[in-house]
Amino acid sequence: MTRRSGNQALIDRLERADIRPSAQRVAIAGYVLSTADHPSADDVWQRVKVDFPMVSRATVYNTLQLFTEHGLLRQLVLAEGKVVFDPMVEPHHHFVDDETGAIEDIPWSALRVGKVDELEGVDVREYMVVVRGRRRRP
Amino acid sequence: MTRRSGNQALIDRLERADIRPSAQRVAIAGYVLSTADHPSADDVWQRVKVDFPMVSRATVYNTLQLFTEHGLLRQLVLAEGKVVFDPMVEPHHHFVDDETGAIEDIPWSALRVGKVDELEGVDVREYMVVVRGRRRRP
DNA sequence: GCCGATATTTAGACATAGTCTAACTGCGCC
DNA sequence: GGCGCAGTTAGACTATGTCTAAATATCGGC
Repeated sequence: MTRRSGNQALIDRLERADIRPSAQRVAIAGYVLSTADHPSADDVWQRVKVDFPMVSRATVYNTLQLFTEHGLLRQLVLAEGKVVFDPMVEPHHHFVDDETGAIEDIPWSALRVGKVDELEGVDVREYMVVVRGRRRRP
Repeated sequence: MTRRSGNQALIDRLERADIRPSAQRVAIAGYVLSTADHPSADDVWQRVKVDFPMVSRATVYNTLQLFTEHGLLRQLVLAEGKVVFDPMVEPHHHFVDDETGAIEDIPWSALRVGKVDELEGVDVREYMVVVRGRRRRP
């Protein structure tokens, strides 16, 4: 049914990425490949454990690493003391809320960055703007 | 002599920042307020311990926090799993070397960021471009 | 269906980074 | 010199990330 066909899409996605779709990996993918929360590894673990109590912390760490290596996730350094994961692998910027710690995506075209190509002595792999401040509340 | 007058400048700087210039704080300031290394707290501790073996880890953490709160340092999230410290408190960008982990300052004017003020629903406190890649070797 | 090989997961030890606090030390004031 | 307060120390504790032996799961051949 819908749940199974939902998993089938994930299974297909993992197989296309050359990843064997074990039940644990599908469960992890089900959350982390569709969230805009930019969770840490332990956030992902806490979340997946709800529906998959036996999943181990090492499996979650290993799986997130695997997804990153296979291009399904990006690993970002935006929060103090931890890395966070982002399923949006295309270039974009980020806003980090000083108050809540929440991380939000900013579309690539919303900001313009000039002269990166003029930086000397470096081969640029990626760049992004990190904006910090506070979300306005109504 | 030169060493003492060097310390006197630091002592003056700390006093101007409303910070009592204990020997430990002067030693920490001597390194962290003049380095371009963007060290972590433990990096600072290892470094200061060379000349000040008794300095404790808690003192270093507390002092870095104090310097940050008093505007002498900036605390940045650029390295995985740790915060780093930067004495250059004026706005600038950063380059992070994928290979070595080294962090380098990029002058504010070297890159241009457009349309930050057009971001909706947020009060921006600061922003910067983070460039990742590799330093070219000759 | 069984077996062997390989992949994956588990459980938990271990390392590093960051925080917290009781006890101790240093400093300035009276 | 004593007192009150600031600062430091030593180390316990928590959070994050890594590693690995042992166990489990999967797959292909027979």
